[in-house]
Amino acid sequence: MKAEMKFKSKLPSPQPSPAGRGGLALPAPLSAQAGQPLRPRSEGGLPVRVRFAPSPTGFLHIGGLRTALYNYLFARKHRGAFVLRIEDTDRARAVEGGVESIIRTLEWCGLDYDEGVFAPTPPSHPLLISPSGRGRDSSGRGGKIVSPPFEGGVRGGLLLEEHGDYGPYVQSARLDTYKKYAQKLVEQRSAYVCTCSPERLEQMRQEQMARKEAPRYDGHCRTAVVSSQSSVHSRYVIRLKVPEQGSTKFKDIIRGEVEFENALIDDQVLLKSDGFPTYHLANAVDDHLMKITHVIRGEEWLPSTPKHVLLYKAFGWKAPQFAHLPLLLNSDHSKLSKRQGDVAVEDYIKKGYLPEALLNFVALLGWNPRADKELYTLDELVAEFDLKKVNKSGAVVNFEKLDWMNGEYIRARNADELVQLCIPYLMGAGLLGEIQNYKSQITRKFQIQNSKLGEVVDFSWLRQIAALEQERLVKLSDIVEATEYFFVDQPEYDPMILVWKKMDKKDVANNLKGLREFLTQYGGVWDANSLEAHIKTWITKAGRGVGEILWPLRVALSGRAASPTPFDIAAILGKEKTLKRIQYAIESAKKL
RNA sequence: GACCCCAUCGUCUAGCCUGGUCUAGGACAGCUGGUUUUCAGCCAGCUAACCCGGGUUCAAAUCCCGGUGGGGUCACCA
Repeated sequence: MKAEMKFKSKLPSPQPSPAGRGGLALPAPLSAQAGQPLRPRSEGGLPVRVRFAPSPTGFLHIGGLRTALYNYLFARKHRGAFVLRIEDTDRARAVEGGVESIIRTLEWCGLDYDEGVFAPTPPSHPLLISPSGRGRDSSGRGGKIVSPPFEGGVRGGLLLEEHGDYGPYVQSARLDTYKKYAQKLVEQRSAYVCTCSPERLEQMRQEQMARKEAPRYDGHCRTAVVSSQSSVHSRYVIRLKVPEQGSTKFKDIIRGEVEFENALIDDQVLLKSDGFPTYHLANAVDDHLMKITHVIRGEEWLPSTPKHVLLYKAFGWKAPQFAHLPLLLNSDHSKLSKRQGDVAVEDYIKKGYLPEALLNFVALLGWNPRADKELYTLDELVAEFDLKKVNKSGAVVNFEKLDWMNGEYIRARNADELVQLCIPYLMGAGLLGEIQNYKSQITRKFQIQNSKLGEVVDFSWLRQIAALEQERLVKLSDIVEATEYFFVDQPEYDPMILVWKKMDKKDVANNLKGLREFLTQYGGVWDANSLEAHIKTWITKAGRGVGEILWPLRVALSGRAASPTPFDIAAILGKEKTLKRIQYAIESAKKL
């Protein structure tokens, strides 16, 4: 295909060459197996273990994806373990399908993890099936089926499976553990039972605000002699007893030494009155129990880190190392939010961004291995990754750059891959008939109905139109709008666009008539190259201008002012349809 | 407001640790030209930044201090 030959690769080598699971016999990825460590490299003595611990309060968003990616890169770089833990301790904010979104998105991106929660069944939405070819094949591995006591919609209908020695990996299934540890803190007086009513706390906060003080717990129950035993019948919480003196210091890998005065740290609630832990307790307990060595998370956690450090200290545990990533920002420099456009990764999947583009894009937000290279494979990112080189300042997410990258990666795919990637979008738009499990059905023998005309089209025909648009696509979903005219009998258009520049509109019909006669007689090979050669020769012989023939021809075939060359379109359309569209254009031009 | 974090082209960034080679490099976007029937692509080029002030030094984007600006956090949310 011309498109492929023309493409001059700026792309990383080896190319991300994803073989679809059970699909085409596509070339296997050339890339090395980054995720297959021989021997764990330890950092500071212990084998590296990191985790991505999202809470299913919404779909996985771009910021979460970057956090997951950096954890992944760090784990693979150090041949450590990457754990997925679900932090569903907020019953009120749980979102139906949240867990599935997280798991599917990670799968789709090919960010495979070693321990945690997996989905044994394939995704319900066809576009979420991994095109990256490196997602973990989690089916049939015989993991433990989990059913957390807390079913508040987090799992949706999704069946979950766990792998790993430190489970359960869903926090709502670990309630007893948190309770036990909270109890322990109360017994050793590092925490206390607080029976203050929400009303009292609210009133207290109002008063503090009125006095322009920082709202915080006043320590009312701090010294009261109430044990959690004696208050089983009343509602109570357990609060961390933060020392009144001194300060809490910790070293952040990205920011260096950070210090907070203890007197300014609030007596954080650790265990809520519903028996669920807060983030702070659950997170510290789990990170310790799961032997997490490095906590890599967003900067919004920096102010609560001293509380976590205090918790580790109270338990007598060694705290993990912390790395707080710079925030991802909207164009107005506020924390990235849904307000200013799509931020859910699934939205980008549905628009037709490729996993390698999304990952590459998000990787370079806040970190850059060097000055002169933009495009990296996942393996290259692993090789280059260095937490110490992560920036300190927030990064505005510039989606125009994502578009550019996606175009680059679309052009890097071969024609078989591209058509396989595009077909779901054509189906989704109603141009092609829908089929079930199409991923496994799309082979070179694939045939399907064109829903507009009812005729059957085959793989090679689809591959031709996809390849034709390869250099023009920004997103896969653009394939629909770009190639629609191939699926209809006759595209509609304003006859005025048949007129090239300042040519006389009276000439359009005549020019097309002459060309139509020539093509009717034409007995050569009906492909783009031959057509181009013969039509251009004919133009010269006929003494016409190239533009005054080719422009109207192109519009006649595509119905558009902008499109690929008429030779390519004619080749795909075939002789009969080409002549028919020219005839239609002649009729339209006569009315000009 | 309090606390914490941050500060190089419009945006992502390199350089800063180990001061001179920085008349500050790359990429995206924008603009101009080329290729051309159009669009896209590709090629060539252009526009564009060290927040401010003080200090240290022969020399500061780079080190120090202060200011300003921006952001984050201050829940029985994560």
